[in-house]
Amino acid sequence: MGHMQSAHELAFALRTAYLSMHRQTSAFLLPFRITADQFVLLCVLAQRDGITQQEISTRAASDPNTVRAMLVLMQKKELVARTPHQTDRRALAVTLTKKGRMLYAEIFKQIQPLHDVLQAPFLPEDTQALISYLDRISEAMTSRSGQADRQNSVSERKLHKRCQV
Amino acid sequence: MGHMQSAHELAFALRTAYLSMHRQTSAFLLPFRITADQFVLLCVLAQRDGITQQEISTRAASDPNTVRAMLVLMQKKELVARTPHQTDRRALAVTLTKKGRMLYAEIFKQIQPLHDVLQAPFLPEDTQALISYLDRISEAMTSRSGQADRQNSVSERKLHKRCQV
DNA sequence: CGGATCTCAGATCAACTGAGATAA
DNA sequence: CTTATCTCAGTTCATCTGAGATCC
Repeated sequence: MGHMQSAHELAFALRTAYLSMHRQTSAFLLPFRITADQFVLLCVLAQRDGITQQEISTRAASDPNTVRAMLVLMQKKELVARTPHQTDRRALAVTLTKKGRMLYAEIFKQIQPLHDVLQAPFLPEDTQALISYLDRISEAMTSRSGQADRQNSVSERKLHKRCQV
Repeated sequence: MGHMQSAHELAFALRTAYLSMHRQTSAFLLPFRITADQFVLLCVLAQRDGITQQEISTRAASDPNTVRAMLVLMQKKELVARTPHQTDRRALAVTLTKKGRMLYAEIFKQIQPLHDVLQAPFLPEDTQALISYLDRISEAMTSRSGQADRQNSVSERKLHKRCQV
């Protein structure tokens, strides 16, 4: 009984932590006229430019249709451009515009204090342990039962450097 | 430089873990015709019935307006009822209907395998450590800078038993 | 052909903002 | 008068489904 309860607690703690981080990030990004989730895409593109929407979905741990909708919004704001892919004519290559790159650089510079707050409660080894725990959850909740298959596994994801809200 | 990067990694890992859990939960709850976030409210009410919308917001780590909108949906589905509060005539007392209680009980019974998957990667002490880490994040990201004040702190929340998606 | 990648239309929901009523 | 609780109208965004085009 203490056992089953702890799964409840874990799920709730994960939810609360994520939501609180997301709210802080949204509030921080407000003056930049960009949402936290859009900033994630900005990060993904800052790491590797000219990739397809498909690959963005994978790297951002998101759904392709969702990513497309977000990219449409970001294209209207002239943060990204979508040009026909060179070799695969079905696909689009998504690139950061100059404006997009500048916005990313500006946010990257200013977001440090927020990241400090996020990391303040932890020693470096705590942070690594926590990241490892969280990755195990992602692993357990994707490769497993349910619809799973269109999801990306953490082991794949680990090959890329990460970026973030 | 390894230092600033790890905040990025942490934020991304938290995001990915939460989203993967949320997707699995949503998929699991699909047959029950209820969303993961609505189930959170169901849990909150199952623990303590007849509370105000305000208190639900606090316990669910959510925004009062958001909670109200969700309760309206849940009321249409006859899962909750909102009746005038006895002592405070501004407030509404939210209670589970019989249907709501039965749905909660049914889900509670069947959700065990999902919770097992969530908890599988961890020894009991790992789970507790992880919960404690996550609570520290919630703490750091609420009591601090920004809009903060309408948010509930973890220390308050710890007084209540928790419930969850 | 089968499978991958995208587009589009449309639905649902969550998350807010801001204005205002009402009552403590 | 001030503050708290809720209602309502309206916005924006994320998420996803399903149908279909195009191309590998």
